[in-house]
Amino acid sequence: MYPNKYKIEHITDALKAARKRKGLSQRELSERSGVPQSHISRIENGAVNLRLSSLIELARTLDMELLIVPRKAVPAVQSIADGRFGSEGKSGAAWALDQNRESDD
Amino acid sequence: MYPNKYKIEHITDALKAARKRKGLSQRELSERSGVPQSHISRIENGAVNLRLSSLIELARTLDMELLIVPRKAVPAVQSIADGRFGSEGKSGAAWALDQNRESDD
DNA sequence: AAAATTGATACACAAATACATATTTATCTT
DNA sequence: AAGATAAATATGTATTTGTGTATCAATTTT
Repeated sequence: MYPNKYKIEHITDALKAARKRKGLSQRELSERSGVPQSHISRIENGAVNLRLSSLIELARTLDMELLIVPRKAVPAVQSIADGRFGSEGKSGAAWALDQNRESDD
Repeated sequence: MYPNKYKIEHITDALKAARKRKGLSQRELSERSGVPQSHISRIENGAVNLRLSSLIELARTLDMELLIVPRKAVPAVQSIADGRFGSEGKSGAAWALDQNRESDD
């Protein structure tokens, strides 16, 4: 699709999973977040390389936050977000963009 | 500039700080990341609402990762990234996008 | 002072976003 | 079960905006 789609998929998949977990339709998420439903559709389908503001609006509406952390801290962060906290008691977790760095560059 | 600039400032400021911490010029970061120097300039000045791929390229080059975590996990994550890990030994830390939510919406 | 290095701007183009509409999927009614 | 109705998601198109290339001004280095 575009150069680094595989990286973005982790994030967009996490968004979609969070939406479903909360039982929201794209339209409901759209109304709450202000991001048009048509756009949410394209985002979830990996059809766009979305802008930061769109990502933030959606994440926030889904009770998630976007963090930028030192790579060395990622494993610890993941175990925390993954274990002690499940977003809304389910299995929601932290999503790293680029765990599998051995396969590229 | 655009509607939610204040939100992405946290991220772009973190990028700029990380670049400086590593002693890189915009041009050096540009060469390593593939993101044009002119673009880095605009990003650091908050003049653009950058796309996810640009953010990822820059973060990766600066040895950072973008994570999306449940809001409830953010404080714990921050203390971790803030304390035990300093990116490259200095005071670099995790940057939450939206700690100060009491001030808006 | 010339050369080089740094960050910012102008302009062109490509891609994301918004709005309207279509298409698909589920639910109800007879 | 077929057809109708509504809900949910996808797509066509115009516009906005990020991104890339080239250039500029300013500061530093020799």
